[in-house]
Amino acid sequence: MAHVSIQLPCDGDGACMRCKSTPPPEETLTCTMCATPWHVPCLASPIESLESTLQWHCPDCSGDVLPSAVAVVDGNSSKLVAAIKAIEADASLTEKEKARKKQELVSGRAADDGDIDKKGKGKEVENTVLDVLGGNLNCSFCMQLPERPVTTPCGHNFCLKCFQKWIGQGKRTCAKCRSTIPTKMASQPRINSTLVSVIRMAKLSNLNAASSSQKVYHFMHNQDRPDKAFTTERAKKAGKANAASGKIFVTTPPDFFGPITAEYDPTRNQGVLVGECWQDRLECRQWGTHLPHVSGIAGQSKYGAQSVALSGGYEDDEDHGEWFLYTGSGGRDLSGNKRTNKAQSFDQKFDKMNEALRVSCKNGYPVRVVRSHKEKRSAYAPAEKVVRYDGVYRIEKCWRKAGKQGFKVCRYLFVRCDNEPAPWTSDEHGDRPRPLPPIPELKKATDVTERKENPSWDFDEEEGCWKWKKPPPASRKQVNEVDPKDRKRSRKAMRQARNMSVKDRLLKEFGCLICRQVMNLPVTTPCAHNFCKSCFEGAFAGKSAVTQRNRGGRTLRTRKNVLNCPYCPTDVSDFLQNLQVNRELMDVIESLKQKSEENQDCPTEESSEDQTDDLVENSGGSETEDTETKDDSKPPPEQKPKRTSKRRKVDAASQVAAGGKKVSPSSTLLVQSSDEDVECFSG
DNA sequence: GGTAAGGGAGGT
DNA sequence: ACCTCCCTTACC
Repeated sequence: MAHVSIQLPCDGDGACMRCKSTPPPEETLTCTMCATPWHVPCLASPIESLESTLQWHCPDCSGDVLPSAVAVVDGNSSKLVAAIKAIEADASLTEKEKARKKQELVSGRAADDGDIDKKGKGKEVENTVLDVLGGNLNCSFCMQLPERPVTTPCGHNFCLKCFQKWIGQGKRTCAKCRSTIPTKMASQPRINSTLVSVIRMAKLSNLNAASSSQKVYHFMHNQDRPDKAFTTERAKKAGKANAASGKIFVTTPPDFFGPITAEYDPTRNQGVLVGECWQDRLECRQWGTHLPHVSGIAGQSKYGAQSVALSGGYEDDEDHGEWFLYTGSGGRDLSGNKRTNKAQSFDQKFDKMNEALRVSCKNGYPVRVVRSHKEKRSAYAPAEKVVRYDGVYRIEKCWRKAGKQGFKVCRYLFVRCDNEPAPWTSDEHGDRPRPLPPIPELKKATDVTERKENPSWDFDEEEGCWKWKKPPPASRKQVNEVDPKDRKRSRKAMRQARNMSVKDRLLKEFGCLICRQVMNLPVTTPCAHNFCKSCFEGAFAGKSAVTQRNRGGRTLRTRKNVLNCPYCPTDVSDFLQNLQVNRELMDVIESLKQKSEENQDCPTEESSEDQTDDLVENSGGSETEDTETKDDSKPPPEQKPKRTSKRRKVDAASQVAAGGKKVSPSSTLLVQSSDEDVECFSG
């Protein structure tokens, strides 16, 4: 290879990796795309080229096709280039401030494709949000707050789209620090839901803090779930494999369409919120969101379909978040004991559940959608081992086509139409009517059904929200009755959520998945889970990533151990080897902590109580339980150690119900994971 | 009542 | 990650 073609940037300490010198600021140029500094004299391409473009792209990025970044400009740009250089050279500015100033200079920056409605006010909103987040979290590609953020193991945050474009160009190193991106992260990036909610809440806090206090977003846990699925006497296996359903908590009839609102939720009086998560399909069922615990479609062939689950069962499914292509059920031989047979053996027809979906399509009914972690090919599936409610969609069209396996499958185009923003977007508002995406496969489709009449569920331009334009179909089933005793539950939690200040909630969103407190030195795993560095390391205390093997006095090659993420079964041994703090996240947490402390001088009674409960449990020395559990390298069983005996009784009861295993959502997972870890090491 | 259904656990 | 078993639920 010709020597001159080797191009290297400056390393983390600012030293040029080519000439090994540490150049002065005026001799370095920072790529506007990947934010990597380069030593100008060591660049192969002539310096004059800088004068022709407003935004300089480093050799790594210059081959790129990002339409937003390759803004072609007029010849009057040399002043701007000079101004950019001046910013670069300004020692009084931090790197973040430099990036922001440069961004301001380049104010005519092209927008990302789509979503026109947010562009008008976009700039203003982004700027106020920047005040809160300090620009710390900005995507290094587009320099905006990450849209659908993903986090690399080296702790850098990017938009999903920007990241995927980068990967699409064959890049396998972090655009910011050049660390290697693991293959799995490259092929299956998962959205970092912690960042999503933080950004959205920051936006809300700037727009109207008052009205936002009514909204509570659940991204991780559906706390306070007293009744659990149980194992009958007939069932020989413990756990939920053969479990019968627990109590249904909502009062909606089983054939109820649309979002489940507070009036149907006597226990919590909040309804089922977008982003709410359950441990499994049985729990999801208990909140009336998707009733069948096995089937992917809930519906009746002559009445319509109320909900669907995306859980990776059909390879033809295609998920784009706000819209997706769904495959009908059937066409597989599941006779005998088979529960999973990926092989199609006959054509699907528009009957049974598939017909139910078609009825919902024709009438424009809202269909609730849940996504399961088992859907592996979608970036929009939850990263945690949960089932998540993502809001209502309409089926705009359906048709049949030959599936990947040759047999005909029923296909449905789902488009989101919910008044709440989706769990992966930081938008402050829900959906607006959007044009239908182009569907190439429609060319080969047969039996195409399009809605002819006006949809029952539609967007009201005057009110600016989705609503029933025609009365919803009358229920043909009995309304579910709920024990009045259950109504008292969780009132306190609701009160707390309402009274918490926006900043407190921002902080709460930064909770470590192990200690449940605001993260200290946050790390983000490739599977998009966030922990304190110490908690994360503690979870693997005494375990090594490799096993030394000896046989007959000679040392064999070391064997790599599997170390599972404390929250999901993903192997994080490589990540653990080179643990990188998510500094961008850490900076935000620090500044929020500071602001929160400044406001501590005059807290209300309620909010200070909330704080004690939710946030600052680990700041005092009294909570020895935490340290003990950490030393055991086992995460605490439940995030609220000081609970009343009432809560403990509930937990004990549920343990019996589930065959002796702890079943509260987070804790089960954590306990299971650590068990698995032990398995891995013994084997 | 027959039977399909994107479940879950345990073993390999 | 795959296979196998066992069990519940609700449509028709």
